[in-house]
Amino acid sequence: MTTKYQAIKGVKDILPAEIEKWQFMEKTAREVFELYGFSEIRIPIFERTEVFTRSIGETTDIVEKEMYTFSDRSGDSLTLRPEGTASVVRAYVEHNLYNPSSVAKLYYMGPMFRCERPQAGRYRQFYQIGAEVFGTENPEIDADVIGMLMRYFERLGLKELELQINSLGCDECRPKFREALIEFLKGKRSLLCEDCQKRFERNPLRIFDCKSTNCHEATKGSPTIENYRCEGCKSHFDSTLSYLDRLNIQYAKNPKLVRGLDYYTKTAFEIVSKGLGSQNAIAGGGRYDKLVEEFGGPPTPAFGFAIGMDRTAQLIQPSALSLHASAPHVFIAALGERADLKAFELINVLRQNGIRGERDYEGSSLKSQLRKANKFGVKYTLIIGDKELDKGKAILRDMSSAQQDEADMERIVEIMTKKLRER
RNA sequence: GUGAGCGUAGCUCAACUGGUUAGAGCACUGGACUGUGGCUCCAGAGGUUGGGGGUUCGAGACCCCUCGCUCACCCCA
Repeated sequence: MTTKYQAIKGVKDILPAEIEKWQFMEKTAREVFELYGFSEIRIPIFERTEVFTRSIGETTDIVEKEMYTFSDRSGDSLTLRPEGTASVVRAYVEHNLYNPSSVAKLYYMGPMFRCERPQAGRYRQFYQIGAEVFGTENPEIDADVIGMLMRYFERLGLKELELQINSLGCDECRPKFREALIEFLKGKRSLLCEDCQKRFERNPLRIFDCKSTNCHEATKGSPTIENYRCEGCKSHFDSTLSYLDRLNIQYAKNPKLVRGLDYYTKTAFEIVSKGLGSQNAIAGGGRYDKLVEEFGGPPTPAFGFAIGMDRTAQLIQPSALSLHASAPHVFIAALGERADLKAFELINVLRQNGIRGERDYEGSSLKSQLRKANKFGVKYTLIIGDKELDKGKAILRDMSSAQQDEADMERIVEIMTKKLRER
């Protein structure tokens, strides 16, 4: 047991039994996103460490303690991507993808890496599908992209999702709010829990969503972001909400919603699901109007989100999957060496004609081979032994009716093609 | 990083307060049926009870250490 290799903690294999869900998520994402004019971009699994520290923020949990960082042979510090937006922005700027006359819409999917303690719905290698729009501040885009996301989840058959939305303000109004909050909490600092003591320094906004009742009490009567938003942010948020209304998208305003990445401005949102344990956000995102500029590009407002595939997969009902028959069409049972050789050739001829064949490779008894055929769930089995070979025939057995006929070996492909078309 | 729970056959789980040779279902292999599946019946194979140490006449069970898994905190997708 102890010498058997195991996948690393927090990392798992996605086995054939569940792969259909994953292909379904990927296929549906491509369909829906492309309907909205998005193109796929494939970004590297790792980047220079600064790409992430700059964008995500030096004092965030991700950067401080969750990144897989290592030096390559030349001594450069590299990091396995903990999220996708930073790389997309880097690529956008690097390849001058900005086009002043239109927006750029990109999506990506793949694994991300964060070295956290694993938990239900949280892995060290986890999978995200993300989308980003560059080049407009228009709140129509905020609503439109959230609409696309909701449509995607609808296509997956997910129910009982809640969209929570907030506006974090911009670099004009957020610092003012932050100041006011620090001022308000200063005197109450000793009332805060240990975690919130730290948050006070780093990210006082987070104290809002602490579960400790003391901290909850301490924030009573405190200033809220709602009163501090500047005119621009206020109207942007109001417009976003009104566009959501026009799309008939339900939402819950959550002024306490704070995201863990520093780059967000204005709109921030999460989609949460019941029945997922405590890691209940299946998607999250928002606007980041300053990031492109910080990466050396022209001032370019942007909006994006990421979907947690592992969590989403848990919510997909088996009934939502189009059960494509994975069973082979025909099983070839061979008896003896001559027949085995014939079967070896025949199965390949069948495959060349689009017929999926399976066999037994152990030289088992006919009984055992038929048992196997049954397990594969094939409609037909071809039985070949010396007797049949001598006659140039094969026995064609219908597995559901148990009826058998002899079939000319030369006409097998033709006969099977016809039979399978009949079903 | 902190806390709690759990590790018994390939899988799901039994084994009363510590007491014979650790069981069952599913799955697997073979037979009943010398070249004919599903259903049934019979048989077989499969275990260092995660690992190490200790207590005891006796440990799967109790104690310690260790490894692993899970859940929660934190944080996020």
